[in-house]
Amino acid sequence: MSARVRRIPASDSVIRRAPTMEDVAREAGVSRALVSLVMRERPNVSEERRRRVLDVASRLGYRPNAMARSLASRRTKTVGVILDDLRNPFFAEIAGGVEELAFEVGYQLLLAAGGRQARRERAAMAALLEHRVSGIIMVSPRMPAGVIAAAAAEAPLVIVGRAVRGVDADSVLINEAHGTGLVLDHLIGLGHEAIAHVDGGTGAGGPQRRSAYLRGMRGHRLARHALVIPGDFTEEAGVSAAAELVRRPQLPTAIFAANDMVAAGLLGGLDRAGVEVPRDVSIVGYDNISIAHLAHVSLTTVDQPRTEMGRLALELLLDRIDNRRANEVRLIEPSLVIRSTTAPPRTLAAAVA
Amino acid sequence: MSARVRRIPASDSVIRRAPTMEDVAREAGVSRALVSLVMRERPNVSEERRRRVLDVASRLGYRPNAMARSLASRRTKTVGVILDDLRNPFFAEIAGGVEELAFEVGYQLLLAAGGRQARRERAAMAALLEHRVSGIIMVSPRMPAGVIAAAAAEAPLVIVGRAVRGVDADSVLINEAHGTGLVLDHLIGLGHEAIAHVDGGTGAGGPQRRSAYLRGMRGHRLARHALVIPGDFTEEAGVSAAAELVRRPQLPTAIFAANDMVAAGLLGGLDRAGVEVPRDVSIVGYDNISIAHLAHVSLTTVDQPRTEMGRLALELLLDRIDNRRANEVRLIEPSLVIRSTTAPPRTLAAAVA
DNA sequence: GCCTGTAGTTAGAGCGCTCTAACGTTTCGG
DNA sequence: CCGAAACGTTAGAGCGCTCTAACTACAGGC
Repeated sequence: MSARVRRIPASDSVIRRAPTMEDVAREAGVSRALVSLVMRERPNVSEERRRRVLDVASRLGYRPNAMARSLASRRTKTVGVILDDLRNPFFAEIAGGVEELAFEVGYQLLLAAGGRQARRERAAMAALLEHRVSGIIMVSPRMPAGVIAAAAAEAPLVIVGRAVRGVDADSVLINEAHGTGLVLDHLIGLGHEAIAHVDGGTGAGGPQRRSAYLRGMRGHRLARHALVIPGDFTEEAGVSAAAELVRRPQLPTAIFAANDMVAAGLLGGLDRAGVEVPRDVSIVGYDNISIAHLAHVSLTTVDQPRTEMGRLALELLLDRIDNRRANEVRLIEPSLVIRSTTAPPRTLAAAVA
Repeated sequence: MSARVRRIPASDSVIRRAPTMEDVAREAGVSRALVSLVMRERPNVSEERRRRVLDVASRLGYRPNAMARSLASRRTKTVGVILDDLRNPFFAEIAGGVEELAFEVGYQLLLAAGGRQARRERAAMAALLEHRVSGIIMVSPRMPAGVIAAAAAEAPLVIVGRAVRGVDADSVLINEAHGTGLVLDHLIGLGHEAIAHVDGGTGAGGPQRRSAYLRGMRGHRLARHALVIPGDFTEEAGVSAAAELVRRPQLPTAIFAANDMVAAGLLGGLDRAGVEVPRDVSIVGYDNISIAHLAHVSLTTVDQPRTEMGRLALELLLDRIDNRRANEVRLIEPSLVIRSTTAPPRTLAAAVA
């Protein structure tokens, strides 16, 4: 582009570079300031000149330069989003929610993925700060709290999915305890007592769900039935958990999986072992990912409103950008979606019959 | 931020605003130009001064301002990506591929979703152009070719998933005919003749797959068995197609679904109708989305390397940005992933037994 | 008639950086 | 020992815009 500008300065009839505000002003016979006022849709510009400027602008194919605008006005209508991995639908959907609202309010989205590494996350963060984004949304950040706090000092920040103490930022958190409570209430309401849990290891939400499960079992006086099979949020974990459960003398009557992938693995593994769901054992997942609602799967699971979480995060960020509000924590209440993988335990079903 | 600057100009000991290159230069006792050279890692700067500048910069917490840099250098290391919807994993994964490579080469990603509306897409495009992105990647754009051509005149452009004639841009296309061919060859190789197709309507790839199917059936002298059930790339379409097929006097022995969602719907619908897969009928999907490999589903399907497509698109774009290459079309060859929803037709299986 | 207001417009000083051209120093071949 | 070349550094002119303050013109109040 820039290399193409090779002409005698005086020859001004055909300009090869992109037209600037100056060009529009000259052509319309007004000042640059007036053009600026028109482009920013400010009041107190006579209708006649507005028309004239707009006409010339579109005739020349003028496009305001966002860089120059940001530099002069000291604000970019741009927010940065840092997330783990776009290929994970959970994050992609949150980003989708952010994008949706950003478009509505005329903000641009600068996106960076952390690729599951704190190092990459920090690089992404640095890049966003260099771009002087108006604010940053971090989804399930992995970097140390200290780094996050430092970032919060440089730009308005909203953190999604992780509680970070002592940081000047708003956050959007999921009430994992509540979600887990819904699962247990549902299963216990159906008559289940032997409810096992395949956990999610150290991944986001994993520990919270496990401890909420243990607490819940105790609360319902079912501590003796509590059983945690270690997992890691993958389908494979579900498959091997199924194998392990089948090997035991007694199958639980219900299994609470740390997420839907694990639940899918369980479904597959149990199916191959000849265990029928939900007749022999009920299964509940977590996340309500797209596969959960498939007729073929029809998984009872806990739904988290991901798009809304994204929107909410941006809402908080926008407030923070212009109101500079106090740190706020918004707790998202998940809900239970009951489908076909849960039913009363067999014994009870038999008793009724 | 800017509102906070309210102090006597002379008081310079503690600066409240973000430090600039000027501040670093003053503090390090060198010129602004020298600081610029150091920040851009140019050669021909004495080691001693480089150290000094770097020290001062990190002490002051200096961060180059990307806006100012872009404005002065007339280039933003930023590429724009326009896609339909982040919540669609297909697009999200392509975006993931773009992001991955962008990070590696030090580019930033400005993301905008078109939300399935040409109008929104145009707005997104305008915003990207105002940001003077170095180039734009459009994934399955819906806007008219004329608008795309106009955009191509303003910035380097790469189009993914749609063939647009007469536009100065590179493109990444999927060889739908080849993918469909793989499906038919596989099924026919197993001994199938009555192969039906549930199509994808007008969505991206839909018409191509359908016509490739029809052509392929003719080519294999199976035109009399060709049967297209209208669909639209959704699970519901699969469910109702299953209902329709079951209603017919004779079930086909195999079904080629326009995508995996349709295949999932078919699976569910046939299951409920008591039709067993693959014993009674074989099913092949298209896309290899995450659910396809689940043990519970284990769908034979056509895989498209989405991450690679994203990377390739950015590769082409980067070439175009600095080499200004001729329009190039890269045809992506999909591959067949054979899992458990396909088997020889029943008649044949019986004959063998 | 003078002063105050208000609407419409503009000059001009930045915003924080890059980049060209030129400058002062040192090195080195002849 | 001199001039050229190489190296390291800097002044200063932009990049394309916003924004403050000021200026003009005209209306209305006293």
